[in-house]
Amino acid sequence: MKQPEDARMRLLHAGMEVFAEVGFHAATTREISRRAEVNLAAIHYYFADKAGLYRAVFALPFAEKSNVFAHVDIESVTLEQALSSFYQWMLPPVATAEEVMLQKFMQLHAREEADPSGILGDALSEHIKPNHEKLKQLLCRELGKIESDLAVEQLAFAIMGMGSAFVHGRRVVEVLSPELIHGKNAGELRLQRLVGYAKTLIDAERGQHE
Amino acid sequence: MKQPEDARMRLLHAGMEVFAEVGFHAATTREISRRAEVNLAAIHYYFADKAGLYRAVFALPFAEKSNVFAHVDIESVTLEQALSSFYQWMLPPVATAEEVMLQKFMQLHAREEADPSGILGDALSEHIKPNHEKLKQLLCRELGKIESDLAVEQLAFAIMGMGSAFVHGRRVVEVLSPELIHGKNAGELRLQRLVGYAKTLIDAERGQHE
DNA sequence: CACATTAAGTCAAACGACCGATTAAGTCAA
DNA sequence: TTGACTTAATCGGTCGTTTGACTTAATGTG
Repeated sequence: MKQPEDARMRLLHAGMEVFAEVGFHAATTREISRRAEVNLAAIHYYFADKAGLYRAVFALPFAEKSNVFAHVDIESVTLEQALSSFYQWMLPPVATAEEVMLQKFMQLHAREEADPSGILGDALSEHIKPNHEKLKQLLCRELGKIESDLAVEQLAFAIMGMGSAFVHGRRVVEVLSPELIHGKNAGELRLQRLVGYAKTLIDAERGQHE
Repeated sequence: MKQPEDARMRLLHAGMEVFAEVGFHAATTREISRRAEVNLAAIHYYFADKAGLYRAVFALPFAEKSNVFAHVDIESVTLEQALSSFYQWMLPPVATAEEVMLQKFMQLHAREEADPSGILGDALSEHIKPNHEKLKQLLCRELGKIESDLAVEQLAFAIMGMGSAFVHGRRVVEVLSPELIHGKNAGELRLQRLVGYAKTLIDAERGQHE
């Protein structure tokens, strides 16, 4: 008999892949159990139901581990360092097998953000909210504001939006400008440019309020 | 008996709504025919099958009508005017009933871009491509370049990404910063800021190459 | 003009396939 | 012996699609 945890972990990994690829509703328990090479009923044995598997996938400790921006102390880093961490959180690099799983995890999050399954409630906006609040905090520091206003709010989304072009719009980028994804040092160059753009927007906003 | 075209048009409109809300695969022919108040078999009578209805929805003449950026002559407008048209194309205003249908249409496109159904092939990247090429053309004009390079490519996606924060990320914006969507003159202010951000990025890029 | 025929449109019912979930039975290490 | 794990089979529900029957409008004919 195989390791008992083996089947459970294989279901979680297969679940992550299938849910990330097609979303909760289009994912089938048969496809997940096929990929995991585990009997269909095992999903119900370990997770009660399909929704339970979905929640368990989200509870995997990827978010914690990859959230480099969460671990940054806003008061003691440069703007560039903070922005770099922010975009590394949004767009983790992909090289090792674990990083591939991390990317699936982020893809799953992006999908749930853009098109909520209804299984998690608003828990996922809560996933973004801490880093979004922290980004606004950073912008307030840079702009000399006590608290955020609508300009800070929209600037925060503009900064996030530039990164999400490679999350939600990744397929379009791959079709229209594949070099941005697959070129030499593409990840590094992409990150540098994103950080540069964000700094430029922040500098311009600062200029308008001086 | 009702107007024969009535049932067909009602199926197209109901199809647009349901496909925009949940995507091709999660949409059911029963839900669509329910909303259209038409018999289920009528979908097959008019469109052959579910995929045929989906294609017919995409063939509705909304894209043509709303593509203000496509009608702009790059050689004879200011940068601000061009950018304004670009973001008006990405984020059409929503006031009349027709504009509500247009927004559903854009939402449907955004969904198909981010998560292709497989029904349309690459036809949808083709929908974006002309405006994306035109945006690059505009950037080349502004930056004094004969043709686009990777910097122009990524700048184009950054500009698109800031807008798509209100398309793919709209739910997140509504949760975290509802004033950006629902505040007084929110659409106008949003558009102005997006155009301002885009100009700032372009000016900065021009500065780096002078 | 009346009637027959045809075409277009609509409907309820049913089909085979697939879904998530359940169950009884079997295996095996502790 | 027992609890954990695994399995094949099965269930009721829903899916997209098909079909034969019915209704109504349009057309043809004497």
